[in-house]
Amino acid sequence: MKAKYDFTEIEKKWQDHWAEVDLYAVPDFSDRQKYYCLEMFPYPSGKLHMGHVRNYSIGDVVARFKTMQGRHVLHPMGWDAFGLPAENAALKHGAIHPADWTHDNIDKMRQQLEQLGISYDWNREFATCDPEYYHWTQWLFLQLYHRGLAYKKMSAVNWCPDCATVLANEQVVNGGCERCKATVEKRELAQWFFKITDYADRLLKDMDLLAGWPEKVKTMQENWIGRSEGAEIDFKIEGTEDILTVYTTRPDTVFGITYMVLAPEHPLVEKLIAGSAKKAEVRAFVNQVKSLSEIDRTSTEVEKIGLPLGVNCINPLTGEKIPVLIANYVLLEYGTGCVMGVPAHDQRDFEFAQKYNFPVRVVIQPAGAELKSQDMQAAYEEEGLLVNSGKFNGLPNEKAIKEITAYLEEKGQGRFKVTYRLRDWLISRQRYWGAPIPIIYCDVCGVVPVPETDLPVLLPMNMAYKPTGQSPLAGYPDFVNTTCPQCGGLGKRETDTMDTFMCSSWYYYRYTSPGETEGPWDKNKVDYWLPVDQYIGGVEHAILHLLYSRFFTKVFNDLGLVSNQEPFTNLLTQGMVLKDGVKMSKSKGNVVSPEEIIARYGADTARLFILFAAPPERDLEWSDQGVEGCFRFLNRVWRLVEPLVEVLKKAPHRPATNLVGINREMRRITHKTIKKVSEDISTRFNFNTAVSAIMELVNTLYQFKEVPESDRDPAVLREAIESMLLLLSPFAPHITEEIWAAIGHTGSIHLQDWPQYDPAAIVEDEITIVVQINSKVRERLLIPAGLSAAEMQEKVIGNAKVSRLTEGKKIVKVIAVPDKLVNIVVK
RNA sequence: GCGGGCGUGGCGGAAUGGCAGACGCGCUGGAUUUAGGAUCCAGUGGGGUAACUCCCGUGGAGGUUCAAGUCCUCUCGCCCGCACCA
Repeated sequence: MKAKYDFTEIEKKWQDHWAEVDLYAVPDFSDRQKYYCLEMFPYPSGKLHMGHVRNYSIGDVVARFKTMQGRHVLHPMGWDAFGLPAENAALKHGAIHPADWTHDNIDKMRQQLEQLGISYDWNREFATCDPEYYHWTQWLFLQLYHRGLAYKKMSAVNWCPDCATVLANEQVVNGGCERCKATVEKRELAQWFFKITDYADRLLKDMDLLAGWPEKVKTMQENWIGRSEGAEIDFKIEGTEDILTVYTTRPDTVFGITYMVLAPEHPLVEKLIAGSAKKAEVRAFVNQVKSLSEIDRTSTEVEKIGLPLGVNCINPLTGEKIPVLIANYVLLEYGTGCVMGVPAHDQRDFEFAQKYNFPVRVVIQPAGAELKSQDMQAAYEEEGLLVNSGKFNGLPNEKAIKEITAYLEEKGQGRFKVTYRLRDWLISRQRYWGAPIPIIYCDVCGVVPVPETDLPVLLPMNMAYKPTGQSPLAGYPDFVNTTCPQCGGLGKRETDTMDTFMCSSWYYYRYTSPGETEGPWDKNKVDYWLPVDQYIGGVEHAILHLLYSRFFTKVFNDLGLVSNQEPFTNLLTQGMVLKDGVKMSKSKGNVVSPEEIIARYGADTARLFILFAAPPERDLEWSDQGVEGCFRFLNRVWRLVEPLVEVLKKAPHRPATNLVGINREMRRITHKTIKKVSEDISTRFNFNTAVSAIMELVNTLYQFKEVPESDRDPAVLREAIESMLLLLSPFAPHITEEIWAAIGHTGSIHLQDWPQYDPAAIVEDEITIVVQINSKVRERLLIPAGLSAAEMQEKVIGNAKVSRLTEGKKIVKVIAVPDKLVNIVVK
């Protein structure tokens, strides 16, 4: 062993060695219990950032720990390789093809991951842009298509003018594009959708199976799905046969309706104003509202504006005429695009009614007080009994919801209805660098899916790409023109590509059988490995990626392709890496590059710091001095062992169990540390406290090292140092491997068994307990361990100082907690 | 507005209802060194004291308990997610 810790040499040496012997290769099956540890695969931007380092360091500790504990661990890595940046780079640099750009970046990032020393089985690597992969992305699309879960429709879609493509609902953030922040516009386009709404209820219900997910993520998904129960109610339009259907969660307030509002885009609007004098005015209003951006349209700040259509509808319960208007705040996409106005019992309706002078009619009375509509300052939205509601008067409103719905159902004028906020998933993208949607349009046969045997539909590689608003592929006749698989006539290919979230919604199945050519995966292997035992990634994927993956898994399960109901059993969402209190970003100029840190201190230091500085779920504040501290610690470990190498090589393996004095104490601390580190890693993922426990063990070892050799049991020393190395090895794999070899071992430290603690070794003979008088610490006593409460009391009461302090006072009560404390309450 | 999270030394952070501040950083003093760096040892929440002993202290106010950072009620501040969803 060299005197100095030369991390550059050591890390390179072992990384090469591990690659050479393929140390982390995982057989497909084993008798050992499986464990699938997965980190979210990255988009190959070409550069690893600290967020990646954190994500993959956490995963690596888990994978190495589980491996050492005897599990058969799958720990793979790949690339989410389709997407806009490649195309944008190609546009910018002109000469470079998105494929080349992507593959260059993958090579760079793979190298950076190897430099970090992460234990991936690289034999299972793939990129989603590989034809061997997107072949099966397309195949899966076809399975959804055949099942009626993929469909095309004209739709007002979110259009990002900068990216020149449409976005899924989930990709619109505060009315802007999730990627480039540009204000999203609405456009009418024919687009492909997946019917995720068919699975809304299952996605909601099966959250019961996700006990290992953070509450926060589940809540976010719940809100996103947004299930609500209510009723649809049909209103006849006065003087016509047209029906206006509203959705409401409050059918108990139907007797309180005083107006009715449609979304401006509602299909009935044009019909209702036909021949009316208001036609021009209404159209102008509709156009004005339509021109608003999503942000302005949905902002709660914007004033509610309504415009009467000059038509009435008939309340099916009262027969009353109710004025119908359109207003900017009603959304066509939710419910039926039509809202009933009940000013007395809905705050928004109340405010709107004040402005437009609609009557307020109380139909729910709270217990105890009497509401008078003319005195109301706000809507009454709480519980109460029905009034002014005909035969339903006197019913508690909760009950009235059911009864009124049932009554309407009987009359054929309404029905119970569940509505979701969740919309179908829009997957068409007007871009080049994605998986082509495997569909052919034929004048004779219509929409024809590409036969499975013709897959993959390959992306043409020799073409230029410009975002024109049309798919770039549309400009390539060689791609577009084809023959219809059904009639053999002329066919034209779909030129949109798939949302990249489609590619990332099934990649974790592919790792089990990356070379599979007969299907997307080998079911035996998937059934063996899935579900993923531990998934680790950023919380920013709480909705999009995680919800889509759950949806796919349920579809795959229905198709008999997989046996699991959910893809990820346990989810860990790691916090952000901050510098100076804010997220690292180029614009803030506070980015610390992993490459620099590795060059300066080595991967082991980088990993150790990032795991030590904060618990994984919390945000982590970067500290150069903290990094320095971890570097010092590894140097300390090195210098601890270096002079002892020869002693250790000669030392017996197992210490005796009948040790005394300092040797016994050393062994006790060793085993206590094994216990603590094992528990911190396995039960709580508290890597920071695990590392601090190892640091304490090293501090103790420094003292033990100073004990004269004649008094020091070499077996105890050996056990302590070897345990310390084993415990540290998941965190700092290189230095521990080097030292492990230096003290005479031939096999890799990473293939060793995780140390077991000996409960007998942890037991202490004597314990310092705290003596409290009236709950204040007044004395500490060294007493034999394991005394009963009564024995402890006896010892404490007999103590000279205690009797002095309690002299002349009356002992009211004595509480004794074994091996901890005695509290004497006196008066 | 709704939902979730977080408030502990100079800093990052520890504490199954049982000695608040483990571990690390920083700082102070000492050893070593020509010097610096590195290393090693000791100290380091605030206040008071000659000293032991003492008092105060986990955003704030109450409460439960022999005992509260931890449990309960109210409140303030910050962060995140959703937000006219009928």
